[in-house]
Amino acid sequence: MDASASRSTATAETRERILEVARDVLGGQPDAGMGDIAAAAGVVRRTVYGHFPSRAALVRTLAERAARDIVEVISEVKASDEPAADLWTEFVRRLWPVAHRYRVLLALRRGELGEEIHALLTPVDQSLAELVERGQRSEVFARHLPPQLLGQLAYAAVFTVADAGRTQPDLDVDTAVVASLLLLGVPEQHARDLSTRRRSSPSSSLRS
Amino acid sequence: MDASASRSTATAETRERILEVARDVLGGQPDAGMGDIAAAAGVVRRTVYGHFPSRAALVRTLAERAARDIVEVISEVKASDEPAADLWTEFVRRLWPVAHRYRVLLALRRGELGEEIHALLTPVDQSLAELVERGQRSEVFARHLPPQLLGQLAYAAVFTVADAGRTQPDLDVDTAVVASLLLLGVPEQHARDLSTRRRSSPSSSLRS
DNA sequence: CGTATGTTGCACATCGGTGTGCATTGCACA
DNA sequence: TGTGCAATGCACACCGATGTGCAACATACG
Repeated sequence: MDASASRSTATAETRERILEVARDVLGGQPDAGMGDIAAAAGVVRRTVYGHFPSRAALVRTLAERAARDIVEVISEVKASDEPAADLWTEFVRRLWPVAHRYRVLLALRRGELGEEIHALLTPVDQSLAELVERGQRSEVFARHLPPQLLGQLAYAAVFTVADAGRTQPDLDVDTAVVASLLLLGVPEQHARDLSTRRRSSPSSSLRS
Repeated sequence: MDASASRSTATAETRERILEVARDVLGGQPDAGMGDIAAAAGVVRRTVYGHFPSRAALVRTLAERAARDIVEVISEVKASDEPAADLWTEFVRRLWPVAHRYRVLLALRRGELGEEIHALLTPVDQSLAELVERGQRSEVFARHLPPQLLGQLAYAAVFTVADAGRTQPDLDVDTAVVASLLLLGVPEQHARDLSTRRRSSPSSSLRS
């Protein structure tokens, strides 16, 4: 294996670079074609088709990765038994970079492959709702709204903040934390405390 | 003028119907083509081109109407001098049907004509931020976030709720009111009070 | 009835994006 | 030096949507 190592890694790197570039390009222009993506990746259009049989396949791979990453974050956070508010804070903190990278999905859920992507993201919604529900059971999150909707709202807020960061660069994670916590019914002062309280007591189960 | 009244009104009605249908169709499928829109309107594709020179023109007309309606709502609400929280409640109540109709815009801000539409919606954001800022000055809304972002977040919440209503039909205005008020830092109990307190003391300046 | 106007049906040119085939080049490896 | 594989460059066919031209039709109005 060592023999063909550099070759195969080289091709894997190309594939990876195409994916990353596609993620970014589509983030700013969901309608971008294979040509645009290839150009941005410093590659010829034909080469992209060498790694992905179709544009749909490329996008699907992207969506799968996003779903995988988000679900992973949720699962890891869920494993902890901290108070719900801290749990949520931790969740948003770790969701933040993912949301930032995959802001494409916001635009992708509707449009062309909407149905397929929506299906891929369903477990995310589900898992998220459970997280919210746990907070509601422990009397930390308000019960003013059903957990299903609350989950959608909360991470829509996170994505909105991440998206607004394109033009308003002084937006950081704390903003998203506070906004989503407020949505969940956590009093403002408490939410602000949570957002500024940097993880000084890192629970081992939450380290990346 | 009375002479050609029935003819001209008939054509105006056709144009109107196309616009309404396009609004709805695009709401569920932003990529729908002229053919789909025409079919949904019970008209032939060629006829649509008789009323709108291009697809872009049609979409632009739609966006202009949406912007006009929303700005109108904001302006009328602004004219009142009620407390900010009531003002906001009233605003969301009146924004609700508009957001519901024009949920297309959510998907349209990105994609094809994104730039143009974004420009059309800029005065909306501006006017909204002012409304939020007024609330912050009067110590009703929290100052945890800049009014610009807060405005975006708040009405993103309204649109999100409206959008979620497609699959979750038991969502009403009050949900949107509460969610957005929480985002603005209004305590949960107060927000709930505001949402359920039907306008028993209708300020004359707020009647439609 | 004749006229004007909106709508229809169909043909057609155009455009842009997709996906494929194939010969060629460049590079790493044996 | 020769072999293998990824990437290139260009060709092409295909498809779907856009936008246009024009004759035919329906209907309301004078």
